[in-house]
Amino acid sequence: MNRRRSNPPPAARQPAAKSSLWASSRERLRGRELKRDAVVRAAAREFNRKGYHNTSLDDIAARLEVTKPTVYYYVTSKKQLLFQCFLAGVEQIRAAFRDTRGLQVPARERLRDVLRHYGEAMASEFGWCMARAEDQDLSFAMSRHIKALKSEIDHGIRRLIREGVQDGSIHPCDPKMTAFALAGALNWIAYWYREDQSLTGAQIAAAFLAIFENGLRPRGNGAQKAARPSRTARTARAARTAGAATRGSARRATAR
Amino acid sequence: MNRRRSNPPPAARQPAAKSSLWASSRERLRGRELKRDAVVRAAAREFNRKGYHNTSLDDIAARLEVTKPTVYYYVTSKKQLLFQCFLAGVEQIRAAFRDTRGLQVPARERLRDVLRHYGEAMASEFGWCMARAEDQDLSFAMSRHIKALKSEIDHGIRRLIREGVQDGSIHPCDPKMTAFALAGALNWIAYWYREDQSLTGAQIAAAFLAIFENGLRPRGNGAQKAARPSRTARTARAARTAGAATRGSARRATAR
DNA sequence: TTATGATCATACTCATCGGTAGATATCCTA
DNA sequence: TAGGATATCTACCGATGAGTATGATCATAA
Repeated sequence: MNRRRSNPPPAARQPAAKSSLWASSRERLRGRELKRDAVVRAAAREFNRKGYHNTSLDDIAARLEVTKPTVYYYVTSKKQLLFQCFLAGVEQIRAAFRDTRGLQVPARERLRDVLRHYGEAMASEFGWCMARAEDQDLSFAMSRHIKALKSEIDHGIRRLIREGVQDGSIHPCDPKMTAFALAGALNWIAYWYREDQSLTGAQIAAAFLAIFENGLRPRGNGAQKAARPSRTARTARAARTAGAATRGSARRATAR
Repeated sequence: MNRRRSNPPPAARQPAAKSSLWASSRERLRGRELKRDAVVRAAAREFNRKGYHNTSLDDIAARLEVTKPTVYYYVTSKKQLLFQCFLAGVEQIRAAFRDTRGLQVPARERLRDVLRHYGEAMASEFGWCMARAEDQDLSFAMSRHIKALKSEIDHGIRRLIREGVQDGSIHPCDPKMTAFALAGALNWIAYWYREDQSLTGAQIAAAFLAIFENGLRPRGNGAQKAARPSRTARTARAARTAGAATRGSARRATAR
């Protein structure tokens, strides 16, 4: 609630002060394009920290040490800001697809390449916007555009999976569900990465891919060990499954 | 923006009309507890549809065919409503852990049980609140409470993984990363399930578990087929990797 | 030096929405 | 049937924040 700045920012008092971050980088930021990108990046970082609705345009402006109308000079609306953040992030993933397009490699390796870049994009500053932004916050046209891009990526992954199953590099599976599982695990990076940055995006992606490729079930070198079906377990499960999972609803919690 | 009801709701004009859903179900809704649960459920459904910030308390009230002060009669704040939704959902998952606690089965099977209930919970009406709710929208105490519960679940999964590696039912892996990958894939159900309900939550969870257990790499019956390391691919990748992934940023998009 | 367009700040408008005050109706009980 | 407790409504407040009207300032060219 009291997240607004309490006193006026000391910088940006006299217009175009040379000490301001905004002004000092002015030499490098030639033209509107570059400044606009700076606005979008600042917005992405704020959204990442506090979420879309808890970030005001004053916050973004303050981050750049300018005022709100300046932001509006480069961007038409808050919606559009979020939209631009999304596009910037998703473009990284699309580039990964383009790069692997013509490669003469088993599909599983192409998939691995794509997913590694996917994971890195999710750990980037635009990860939040790609994964967590709600399309109800956008205009209809933007929402449609984003859905199309997401669908393109989804179907790209499914296609790679199908090709992998065909060329024998991927274990037979349902491409749709597998794509959901893969994308879900990677998208989720955007949720926890900011809190646990002990690994780089590339390292996380590599670790995830190892997990997905190996699977949980042990890979015996020839002989499958462990993993006995365990008939007792199955019956015990069946007995329990009946009335669980809709029991309590944890009423009357104490936290305020 | 114009999502508010434009004309006053025809029902609930004369107070406690017997035709209102709220009033007609009054016989069944004995006591505050049950009504309170109804409020929480209605909130969960609205949050699920439109997100937390795009749902007003008037919306929730309208859904129940009552007015806003009535909602406040059962709940102290919007924050608390979200908090309650979260608790209701997470309790399903905790129940799953409790149920498998004492089972004398390989850990991979216990993990499977837990994750199946986890997936079902994510496909439930509380899935959105568990997965997508932002803790910036809660009070500090609530946020801390929720973090503790999430951490409990996370560490429960890690523990099952560790046990599985020890008893040989799970392929050796990093428990932390594996838990992240599993939870991520399942949490993501809350994002797409409402748009694609062709499967039940249980079916999705089962499909995911098959994927996770098998892994992408083909499981030869003894002999590994395919999956040649392909040295040419590796070098080709290395060459590309250098300058990719931070290229374009998709400026000047057209959608409004 | 001065005109002009680009850039940015001050100071506002206005709609939305969380939350509340106070009145009212209903129901149960003595 | 009086009276208190319960449950709900009408009508309002106040804060927040997106977006804008207007004017000042700066760089550049004539």
